[in-house]
Amino acid sequence: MPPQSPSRLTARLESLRPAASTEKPGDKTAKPKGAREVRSAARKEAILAAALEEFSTSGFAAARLEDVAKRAGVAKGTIYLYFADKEALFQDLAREMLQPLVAHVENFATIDLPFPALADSMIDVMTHELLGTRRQDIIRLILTEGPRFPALAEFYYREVLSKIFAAIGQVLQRAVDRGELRHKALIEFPQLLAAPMLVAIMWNSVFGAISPLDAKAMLKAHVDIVLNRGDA
Amino acid sequence: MPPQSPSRLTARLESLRPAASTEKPGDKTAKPKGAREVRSAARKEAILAAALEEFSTSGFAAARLEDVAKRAGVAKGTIYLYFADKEALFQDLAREMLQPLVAHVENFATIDLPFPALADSMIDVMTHELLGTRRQDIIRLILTEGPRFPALAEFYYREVLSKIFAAIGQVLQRAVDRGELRHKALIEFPQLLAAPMLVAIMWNSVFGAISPLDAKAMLKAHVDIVLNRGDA
Amino acid sequence: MPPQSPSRLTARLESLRPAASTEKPGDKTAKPKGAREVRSAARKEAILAAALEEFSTSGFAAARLEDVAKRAGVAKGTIYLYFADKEALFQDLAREMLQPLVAHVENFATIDLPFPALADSMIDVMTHELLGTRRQDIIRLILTEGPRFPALAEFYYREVLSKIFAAIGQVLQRAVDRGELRHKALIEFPQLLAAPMLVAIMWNSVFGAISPLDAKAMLKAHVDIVLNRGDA
Amino acid sequence: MPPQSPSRLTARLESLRPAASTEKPGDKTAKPKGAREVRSAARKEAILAAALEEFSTSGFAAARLEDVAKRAGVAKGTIYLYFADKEALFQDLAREMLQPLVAHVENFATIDLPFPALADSMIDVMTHELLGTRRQDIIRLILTEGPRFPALAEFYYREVLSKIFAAIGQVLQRAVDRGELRHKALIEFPQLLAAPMLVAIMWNSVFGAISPLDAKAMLKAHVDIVLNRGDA
DNA sequence: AATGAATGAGCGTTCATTCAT
DNA sequence: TATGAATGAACGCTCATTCAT
Repeated sequence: MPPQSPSRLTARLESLRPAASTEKPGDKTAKPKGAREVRSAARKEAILAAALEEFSTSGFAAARLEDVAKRAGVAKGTIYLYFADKEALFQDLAREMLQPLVAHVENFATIDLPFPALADSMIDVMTHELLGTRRQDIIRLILTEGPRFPALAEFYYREVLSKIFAAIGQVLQRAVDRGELRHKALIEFPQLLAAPMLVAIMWNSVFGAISPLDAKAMLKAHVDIVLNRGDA
Repeated sequence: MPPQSPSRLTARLESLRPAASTEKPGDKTAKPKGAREVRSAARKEAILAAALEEFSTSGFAAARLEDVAKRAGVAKGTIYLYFADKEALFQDLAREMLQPLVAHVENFATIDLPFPALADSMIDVMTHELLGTRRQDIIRLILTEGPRFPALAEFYYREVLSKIFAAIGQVLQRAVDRGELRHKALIEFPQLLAAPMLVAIMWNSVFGAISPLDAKAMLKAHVDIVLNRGDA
Repeated sequence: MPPQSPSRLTARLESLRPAASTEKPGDKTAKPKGAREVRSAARKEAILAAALEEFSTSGFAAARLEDVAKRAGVAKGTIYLYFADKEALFQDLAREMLQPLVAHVENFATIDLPFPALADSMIDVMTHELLGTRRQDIIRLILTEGPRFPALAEFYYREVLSKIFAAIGQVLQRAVDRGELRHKALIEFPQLLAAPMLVAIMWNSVFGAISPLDAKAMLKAHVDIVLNRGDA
Repeated sequence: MPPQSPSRLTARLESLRPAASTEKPGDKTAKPKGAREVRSAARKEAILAAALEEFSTSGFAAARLEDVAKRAGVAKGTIYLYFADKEALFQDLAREMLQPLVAHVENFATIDLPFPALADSMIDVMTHELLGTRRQDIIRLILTEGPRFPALAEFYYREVLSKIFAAIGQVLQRAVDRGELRHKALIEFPQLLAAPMLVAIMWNSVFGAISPLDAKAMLKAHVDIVLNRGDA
């Protein structure tokens, strides 16, 4: 007997499908944004930033919208001008934060480098774009709250994970074809490639204070193992 | 691949509990328990079992003590006879569930087998004793609620993780010494060995409904990679 | 018997409004209205019409000014340019709608017809001018919200009811004097004459969907009883 | 777009059907009520009484549950031990208050008296059992809130009005058959008989302070008119 | 005059915790 | 011990009202 009804979530999920942005960058007829609109967009960002902070610190259930508002420098009611409810705020936050990540990863599939070089480079990107940024908090939140937000999990799977895995799959296939990679199983289980990343995120959020983890070094070690490199 | 039937889980949970009461019936030094004490201990166990179920399903914040009480077949107030408050119940639960885990793993350090055989055996144990049992839920809960329960995270780190890692460290060191394992880095980052396990746990709780993951196959693939085995 | 189509109602409402502006185009003493003033008056009317609709549908407390504004095609703030607050809007609405009613009824006192003919004619007027129009909603609202708006109740009593009852009193007295009516008590209790009208209004708003009431037939039956007519 | 969903109301309506009371008055096995139960029943009554007061004064929407609680001498949360929500409290209140009224009226159908005597007696009963009691407030509330609570209106129609009208119908039919009553139309429109009652209720709640109405005298006058009595 | 974004007081509802029985 | 009725602080959300533009 979960608190929220699945139907409401499913309904909202529909709205998670990437809306076709009718305003293209080069659109000449687009009127310049008025101060109103700029202010409004800034407020929305402020609320999202505050929500990220509060959700990260307290989790979805324990985060108080009043604190989000206070942190964003707006009144409680203002949140509801931009988001339908607490749940929508959370989902919009996740979408907003993760969308750019996908583009980054998909980019890798197009780069034609030897796999080892590509892997090292991917570690750099992940280290900079994920670890230590707010995005890792979002991923943690999705894993943390996912079981109670099936729609969010589905969105994340559909819009983020499946795309990332598809891109990784291409890269790996190419590497195998070129004889740069022995382990075909990685194509079937791309999770194995991502696992250390996940562990780094969880570790540092849970045990970081007790025993910090050098995530980059660990990721490098992982690549070495996958490539059966180094250490010798 | 639905999570699993509650009855099986409860049965399994029962088998986890005896570890706590080390006294056997014939134990001379133990004063015989009165019916009162037996009943009392049984109640505490019932509450813990119910709490595990509820916390696993709803998370700490959303779990309702009323539901825990109902599931345990006691009154709401009774919980407070055994646990100071909701937080204490959660922490006690985690502690009680984790204690037996350590023994299991430390056991491995004493087994003198070739590393590949040991690794395969470890996968079997993990698959049967962790995946698909309520123990995985406890681990998920610690990762999930850890940031909000520093004391619990510290306890887990000190009493469980550090011991497990120490044991793993011994095993790995021996394997390296014997030339059964190339990658010394694993000794520094035992997390890399555990990562796929963690991913399997999280994946199936978050995305299991969307796209189930064959955890055992993935773990096998991981060992193959670490040992630079197979696939060819 | 669905309430009625909004379009018809709106049209009818329009025809109610002119009563407020007594100045005719050729009125010399009136300074000619600028386009500004005309627009302004039109807006006020639009707001009143929208308010009538919303208050009728939802009651005073549940009616939302945002919905009133939307229906009137103005912004929320605009309402406050014409009315001090929600309560004032409601009271102004009631006053504006009721003013024309009185003239109608007072007219009857001046018609010199035999009472039975007058009564039958009154039923026709009531049926067409009250039942099924938005006027009945205003009356319902006054009865419904009256206890919480003493000032409105007093206004209604003073400006509408007492005048209507005075007019009815004259008619009845004449009928009694002429021997057309036995029951002098009606002069003391004109409510008895109006009661079926009131019941028709309330019935159809509350139970209309369950069991529609043929108001006109009921009113006719009532007159028959009062005049001790028919049926035989 | 009414505030509450009809489905929820319809669902609740099911529960309005008179539950078969399994405990009959003469039930020997019924254990005497403990102090607990007595206190509990008293509390429920206190809450209902307080709710009646608050709903009567403020209407459903404007009544504050905090005030109900305060008036009942309980905490806000206590209300929710006895009633699912504000709406259920309102509906239970209506049911509780009106159920006894029906029995009263149905009783009349069994009394074999000349119609004039019966009518006079009915006025007495109504005057004592309805006018000036809390029950008139309930009836006013049902008429007032009915349009927004279709389930309540339906309940009132089914459980109260239809039964009362059926009983009145029998009485009237007998009166017509015996030649004690001319106006057969009353059988078709029992509302005409009840109309003055309704007017008395509404009048005194809305205009009682401005101009009190002698309800009993008015009802008597109405019976005189129906019977074409008196005045002469 | 007109707008509508912003405000924040207010209320229904939940649930951990207490305590009389 | 055990109960579960009672409590009341807390929080999500609404909406009348304000005010900068």
